[in-house]
Amino acid sequence: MEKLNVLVCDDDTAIVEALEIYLKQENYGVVKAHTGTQALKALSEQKIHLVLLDIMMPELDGLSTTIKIREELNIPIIILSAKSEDTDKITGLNFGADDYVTKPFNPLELMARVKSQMRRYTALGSLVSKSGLLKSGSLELDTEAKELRVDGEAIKLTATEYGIMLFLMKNMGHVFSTEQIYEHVWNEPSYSAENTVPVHIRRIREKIEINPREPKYLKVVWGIGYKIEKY
Amino acid sequence: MEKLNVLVCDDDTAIVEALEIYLKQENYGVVKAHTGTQALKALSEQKIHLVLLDIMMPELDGLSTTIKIREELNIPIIILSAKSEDTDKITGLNFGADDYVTKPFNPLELMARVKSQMRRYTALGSLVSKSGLLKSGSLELDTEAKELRVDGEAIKLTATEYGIMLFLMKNMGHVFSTEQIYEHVWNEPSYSAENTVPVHIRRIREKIEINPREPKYLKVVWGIGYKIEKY
DNA sequence: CTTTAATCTTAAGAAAATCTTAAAATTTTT
DNA sequence: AAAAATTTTAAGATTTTCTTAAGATTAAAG
Repeated sequence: MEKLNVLVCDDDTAIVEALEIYLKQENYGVVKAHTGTQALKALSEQKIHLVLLDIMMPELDGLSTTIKIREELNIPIIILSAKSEDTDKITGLNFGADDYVTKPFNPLELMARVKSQMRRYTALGSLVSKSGLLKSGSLELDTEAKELRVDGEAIKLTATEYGIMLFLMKNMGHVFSTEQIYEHVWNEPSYSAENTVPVHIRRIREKIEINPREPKYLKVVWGIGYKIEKY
Repeated sequence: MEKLNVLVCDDDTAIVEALEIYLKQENYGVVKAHTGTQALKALSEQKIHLVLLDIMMPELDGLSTTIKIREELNIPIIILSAKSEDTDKITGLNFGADDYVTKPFNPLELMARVKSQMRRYTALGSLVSKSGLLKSGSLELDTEAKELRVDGEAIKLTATEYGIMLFLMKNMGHVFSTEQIYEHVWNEPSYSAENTVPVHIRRIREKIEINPREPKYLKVVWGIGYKIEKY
């Protein structure tokens, strides 16, 4: 069973770290952020299954962040806040949050709520990104059908190949080292310097590139890593 | 659009009736119960989409009821209670409730929470659909007659087979894991790695595919799941 | 310009994971 | 009680994944 990742976003470092401890105890992966912008970036780069979001943050506040997340993703969001007035609760929930906990909170209660949301989440498998289509030129990744299309033609990918393409296409143009690719796609903390990522890269190239020797989409950056070229 | 039904269960008649008014305003169908036993009975007899459950009830209390419901169904449960101690909250959520609201509550907040749970529930459009015809090429699922047709020819499906086809065809083109299929079609919270979904898939293929070895409609995506191909 | 070291590409085969299928056991319905 | 439907079990087929290792390419140094 794959690990479930929780994104914790709060400008108060102490809270983030405390939550990290509790979440890790429950065997969740933890991704930390301190601003709404950071949170959105993390969401686009990594597979996140639930978001714990502070409402009072500098830069981009929690509610705006919630709205932005909802435009893209359908994952559970639990709002954390010092405000406890009813009106705020309603606002949070109606903006697309799934639950609302007021500070100071009992960490165990929060864990119970996380678990509750995760149960629903894994049950419905709603880990589906809404748009469903990631594009670069005539390269399209359909996250619903879990297939890749080149010039409209469907190409079968294996689960790992799909995972790599999903990661790279979500972050189109950004170069990632083999270690980074491995850690994100396999969702494991380390990569023991094996050759498995390059092998998968080659496989994908064979499937999607006209001439795998001179890749048009899946490019290497010598000494650094791989990326999907933006078109 | 089919109406979504809420089961309200509280021994306090006044509360049930108040909630009924609010829920009807939001266009939910309301089913009333005053004991846990009545609630269970209602659940087995009618299509209920969410449960509001008082924790302090004579006969069969709210938590025990929650457990019993969870053994059978995977619908959202919101616990209502006068107790507001943390320990109770935790207990409620861990027993399978999805949310917890303490009395006295603001009805608007409760409505927001109901809406929030319903949003998740209906996210995949998994249960609500206008009865009619779902089509993919020469494959037609008639949800009124509850029958499947291939090239106009009616094919008999068993209840389970029909359920699987309904789910997959409602979400045509979308790939689902066996776990997801199981949880949706059986409406149960977990699927303990058994083989029953693949067996049903095979049965369906035998009935609808010309060559079950090379399915045209019910396709596998290796390592990920199954889907109905869009035509 | 040549050499060297680092990095990437490619191939092939072994191991692991996943899917298919058949048949028997169980449960439910008729 | 019989029939039908569903679930479990388990073996075989297939596909995918990983590892190894050799060859090719690139960047940098002499």
